[in-house]
Amino acid sequence: MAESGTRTPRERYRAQVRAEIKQHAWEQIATAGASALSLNAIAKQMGLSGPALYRYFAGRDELITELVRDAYRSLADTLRAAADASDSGPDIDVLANALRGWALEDPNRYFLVYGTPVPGYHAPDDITVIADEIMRMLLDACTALPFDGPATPFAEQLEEHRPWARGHPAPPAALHRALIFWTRLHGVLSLEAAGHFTGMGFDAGQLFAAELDDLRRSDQP
Amino acid sequence: MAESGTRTPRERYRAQVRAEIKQHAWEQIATAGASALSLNAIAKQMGLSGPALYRYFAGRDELITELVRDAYRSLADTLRAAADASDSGPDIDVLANALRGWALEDPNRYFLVYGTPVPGYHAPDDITVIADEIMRMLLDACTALPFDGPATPFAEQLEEHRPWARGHPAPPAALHRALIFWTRLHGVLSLEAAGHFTGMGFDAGQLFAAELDDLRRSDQP
DNA sequence: TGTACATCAGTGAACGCGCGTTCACTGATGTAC
DNA sequence: TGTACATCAGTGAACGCGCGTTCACTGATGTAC
Repeated sequence: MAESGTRTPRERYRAQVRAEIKQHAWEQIATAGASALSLNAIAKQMGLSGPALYRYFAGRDELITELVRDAYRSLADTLRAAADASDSGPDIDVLANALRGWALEDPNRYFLVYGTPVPGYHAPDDITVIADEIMRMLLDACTALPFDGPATPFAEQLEEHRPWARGHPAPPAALHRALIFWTRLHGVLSLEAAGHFTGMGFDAGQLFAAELDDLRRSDQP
Repeated sequence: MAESGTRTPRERYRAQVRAEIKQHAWEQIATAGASALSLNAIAKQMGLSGPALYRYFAGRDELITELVRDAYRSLADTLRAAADASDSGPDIDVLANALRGWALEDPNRYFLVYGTPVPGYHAPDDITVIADEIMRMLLDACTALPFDGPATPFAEQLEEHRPWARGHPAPPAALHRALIFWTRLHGVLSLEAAGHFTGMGFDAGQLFAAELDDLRRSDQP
């Protein structure tokens, strides 16, 4: 509810129009996917002429970059809010269900981040900051899990090259568990969101839950 | 090496040009993704005028449909060839490694089938025939795996609604295992092919292998 | 409070491009007698 | 074997469209004195 950092009326107006442009962009993406995003179409929807948008974004690429950043931010915030609302501390169930909710709420937003790369577009570097934030939550949750299995060769390899953990003190088994948390859940989510389970007659949500159950096994992995 | 079913020279020529069009289409897809596929660009590459392609395909959609079908066919053939070449019978390692090879050989072909759905395009029904063929190989391999764990609720649910198994006699545990084989490996592959592991400093191949190892556990759900 | 000036949002016209697709046509290849 | 006809691959022009982006401009909003 806090006023945003902008001060002058003009700055507030700018921020508002920028936000409105992004909102129409998201509606367009939700409908037809990211590759269909068109500046002219957004302008038309807003009752503006095409070139007007160039007051707010340097071009299509900058808009997409902003959208990708916002999507990452939205996921990170969703995960953090879910973790904060839970009283069970950092918990993989809480994170997993928040991830699932976020993904299915707007599948095309999910695909923008984790789907087929947009051809010719490359994500800006500062997104790694948000990705690190997400990974940190995940590592916290995985560190909190009990573990009494044997060390695995892959976990040892992770221990050797752990720059991606960015200094997080998670033990090797937790590193491994965080990775498979990520890949297994995305495996279910991406196939589900792409419609590859339709007509197969089982409940993807239960498959997701079963995978989550399995990730809790203390002899993992 | 067998001559294709076509007889007359004209028919053979037609088939050859169609194949050549598809090949250029694949090159285009491999380079810039499926959304960048353009009939006119293909024609130009072949030294033809745009409308010439309409002798061979009713339009862009029909070409994409054909490409999707061929991609599925190519995956099914790759898996079958790998299974046939192996002397260990239906084996999940063989299938998994063939899948991985196929996916990384041409990531955009992989994405055409398992990635973000192409906006506005819907796959034809006859593709389910090939999908079933793939699922059958997978179920064979999973049925051959030892299993001594407890029955899981999800496996029981699968047993109730097993129309997707298309009459395959796999026991519930094998149904469950086939599904997680599919989702877990796609989880690694799709994130890897989309470049989400770059810069994290570990070997995605080893993660894939570790997941495959885990799928062999006989107490697998 | 009023005037002079600077800032900036938005417009309309234009550029160049590539797209999918249609149409009437030419010229070569095949078929029937 | 030769002639008359049908089939069909490929062309070039055209249609209508939407795209991203530039440019010179108008008119409103803010700022300085």
